[in-house]
Amino acid sequence: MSAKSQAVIPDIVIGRLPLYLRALRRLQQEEKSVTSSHELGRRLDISSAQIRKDLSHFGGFGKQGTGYQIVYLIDKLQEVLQINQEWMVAVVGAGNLGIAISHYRGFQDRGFRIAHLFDVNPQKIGQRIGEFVVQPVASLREIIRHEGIKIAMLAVPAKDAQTVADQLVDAGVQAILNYAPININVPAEVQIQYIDPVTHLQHMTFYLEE
Amino acid sequence: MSAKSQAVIPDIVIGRLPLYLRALRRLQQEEKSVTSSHELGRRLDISSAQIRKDLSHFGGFGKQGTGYQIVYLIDKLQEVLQINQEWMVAVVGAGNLGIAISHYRGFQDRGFRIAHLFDVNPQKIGQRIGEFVVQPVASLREIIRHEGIKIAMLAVPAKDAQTVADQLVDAGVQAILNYAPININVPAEVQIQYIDPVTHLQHMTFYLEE
DNA sequence: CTGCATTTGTGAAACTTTCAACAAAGACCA
DNA sequence: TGGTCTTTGTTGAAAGTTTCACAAATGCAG
Repeated sequence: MSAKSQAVIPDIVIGRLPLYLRALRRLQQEEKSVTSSHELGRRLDISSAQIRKDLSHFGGFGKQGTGYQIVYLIDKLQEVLQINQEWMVAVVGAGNLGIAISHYRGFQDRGFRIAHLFDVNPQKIGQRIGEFVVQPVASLREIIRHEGIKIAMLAVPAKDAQTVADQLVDAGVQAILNYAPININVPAEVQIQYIDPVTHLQHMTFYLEE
Repeated sequence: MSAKSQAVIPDIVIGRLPLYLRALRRLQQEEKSVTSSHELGRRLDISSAQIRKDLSHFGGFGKQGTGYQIVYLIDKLQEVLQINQEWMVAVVGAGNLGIAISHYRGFQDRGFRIAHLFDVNPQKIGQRIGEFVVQPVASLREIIRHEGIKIAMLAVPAKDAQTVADQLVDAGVQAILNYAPININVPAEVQIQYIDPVTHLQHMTFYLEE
């Protein structure tokens, strides 16, 4: 128990928790109040044993013979992932992608709120995009520092990504979600994740016929 | 050799090939003509041993003492991933995200070309978005069938994702990249991959302090 | 209350993936 | 040419991950 709560959890397990959470929210929308590792597994295409083992890293959330209380499990997973608070997020890049991100309503109830939208282009600065006014990248450092923003989404052209990432890190950002199709170097203590639709498409074409 | 070319390649290896390709293209832009597993590894934060092992699944692409010819390796990887042809892709959903995807120039030279943009909303049908005219989902089946399109990107609300996915599969689509934050069930022979920025953010918040 | 059907949490086994180490090949310099 | 340096492809060991299988707990019907 006390030993377990200190143990290092494999990163691959952490990566699955958001998927569990997503499926649990869905079950909740369907008015269900209890679920099982089997039901979750069927929906996510993950074995029930894996789900039980993953959850067991954080303590016994379920009840034998019954399963898991959905509300309770959601609450616990949000606690584990530290999203029982709302994180402020900065978006850099007000191109088509940055604009789409800024309009997306899906961050709201999952732990994140977009606080600022930055761009370098003087033509874009000052423009109103949804509920945001595009701010100059030049003021990024001061704003992020001042507001203690820890998370940023990077939606700038590949050629600018490393430079902007450096500025974000310098401003105190500790987690970057990079949409630019290029690998970025950041200090080991800074989290980085990538979204590049083309890599997913290329992964799938390997298996296509013809 | 002949045995090797028939061996099953681990999926996790296939998933890394697009990353190698992306880094190689970058090196090429930098006017380099030769690279090594060490250089690639440094850039991608992957061990050189892993890169050599991954590549060795497909034959000996490198030369001892020298490394890998970038042009040659790019060509070979494109062949392995079957992106030495251009795949037609259908986009479903002409909301902010679908529009951003339709405008994105980054598919072009990496093996994909967006061929159609569909939506259910009668208000959107007929609208011009970049080089596309939004077409009704009702005609999706016939168009995709007729043109032999095998790949689709799904950018519709979560509540509609499963229904649209079913229609895509029925139309003959064999690979779906789903942007809706929900798990989709498809037949085993259909490839599916997910993009949900929130799961990435939630993964990272686990490691944040405070 | 008893017996049957569920379902969790877990230790051990099976399987997969990564890593370390090295022989062999090639480049290059003096 | 000989010696030194670099780098691949490969082997086997180590590390990590998933699956299996089952005791123990719970619910429920009769």
